[in-house]
Amino acid sequence: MNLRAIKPLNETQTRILDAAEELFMQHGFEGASMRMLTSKAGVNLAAVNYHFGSKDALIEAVFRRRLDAMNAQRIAELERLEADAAGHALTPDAIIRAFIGASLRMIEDTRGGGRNFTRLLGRAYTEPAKPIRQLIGQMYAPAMERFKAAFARALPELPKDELVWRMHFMFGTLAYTLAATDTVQLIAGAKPEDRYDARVLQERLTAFLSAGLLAPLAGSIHVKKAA
Amino acid sequence: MNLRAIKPLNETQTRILDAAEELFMQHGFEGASMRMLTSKAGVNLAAVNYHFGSKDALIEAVFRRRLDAMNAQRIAELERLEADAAGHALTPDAIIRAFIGASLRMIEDTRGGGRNFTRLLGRAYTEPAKPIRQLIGQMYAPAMERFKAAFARALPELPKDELVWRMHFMFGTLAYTLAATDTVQLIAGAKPEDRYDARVLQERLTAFLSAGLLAPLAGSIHVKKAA
DNA sequence: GTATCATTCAAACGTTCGTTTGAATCCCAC
DNA sequence: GTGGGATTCAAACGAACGTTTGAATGATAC
Repeated sequence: MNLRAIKPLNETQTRILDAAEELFMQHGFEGASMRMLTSKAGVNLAAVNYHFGSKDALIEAVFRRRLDAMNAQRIAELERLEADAAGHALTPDAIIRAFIGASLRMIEDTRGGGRNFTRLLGRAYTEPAKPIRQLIGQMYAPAMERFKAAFARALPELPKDELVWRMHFMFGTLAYTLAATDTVQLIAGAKPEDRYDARVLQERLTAFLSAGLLAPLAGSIHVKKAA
Repeated sequence: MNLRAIKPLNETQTRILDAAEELFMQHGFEGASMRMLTSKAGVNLAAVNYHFGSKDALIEAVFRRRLDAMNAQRIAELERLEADAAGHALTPDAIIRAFIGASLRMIEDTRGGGRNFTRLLGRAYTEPAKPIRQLIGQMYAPAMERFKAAFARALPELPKDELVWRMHFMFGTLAYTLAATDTVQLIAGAKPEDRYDARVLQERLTAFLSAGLLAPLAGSIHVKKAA
């Protein structure tokens, strides 16, 4: 008997998950009540507890529906790159694209709840509730290990602890960009029309992150930069 | 009669703000209840409503106590740099230090609630509740305008919309780093002992962000990078 | 048609939430 | 010491929360 067996979802469950995805994103996990949620989904109030067990279990299900597949996609993309490279080192640029690609592809999914989920996910990294952070952390763990190893091979001269920090920064940039897109606009002047153009966003993010990853080490001998 | 007049705080108000800062950081704004809050502060349940009016007003007071001063510090530091430069352009590096310095100085304040506040602030950028985001946005607005202008002068060749995005990324990195420090550790291997060493963190952040800001434009002629 | 199981439904459960109340207490000018 | 405004206090308010219940309904197999 497989725990975590993936049962096919019926329509009620799907409707609940879709509504939850959107309302959790708009109001937070505590701010979105069971009554808001079930009425948006068009199901009875008791349906969540019947189908998922509890509100907390629903939160977990919302993440589980998409996040595992997303990280599997990341790993698959990375392995494809490594196979193509046939032993040669990958460029940091390519690894970054493999990592952020899954997120950006999802942000373009407006019909399904992909965009809602992406923004919800961006928020979850800084979620105060411990169980949620732990859940996210354990769902990310395998992909993180693989990408850390890939970056370490691509940047052999970068000390390990510096790499960990730079991945941390990279992750933060991605998380914030996903979460804040079209919600916070601290910096006035961003054009709304290309906010969701994943291609443009991918280029901008990759350029920024790749430069950050390759930055000369502070305090060490400075690598010559282009004039 | 000045609205927003800054009245000196009595001890009860200070105790409430300190407790709120810590509990909002640990449990979020909705997760921290008035009863938790007042009992941690050692004051009567009704004290919050008496002194601040409502829970929402308390949240605003928590931010107002420190954030305005923090952004004023940022602007003052920037103006000092500009005065010293006597008309010459500032380096992006120096502008970045002026911006993140205020945050990092505050994170070292463990006696006062500075560290709590810093982490709370990192969370607030992705807070779902609209009034909170608006409040944060308007408190940041003046500093953002000044820094945008400063970066624009320091990077005259960078298109304005690209600059806005790169500031967005920069802001995200800082927010996430502040919020996630010692809470989320998605990437295993970070040494806990230097997590709060603001000096080391400042060097790491500055190196990463400055490289990101100076990144060659994607899709344009590639600037030669160091081998 | 009837038995059996899964699902839906309206209603209610007990708890906790933010806020309000009115009396008690403190503090200080006079 | 006495009056009066500021503050604290215990208690209660109505509303909203997540969850549970038991009956009603639906679907499926015989």
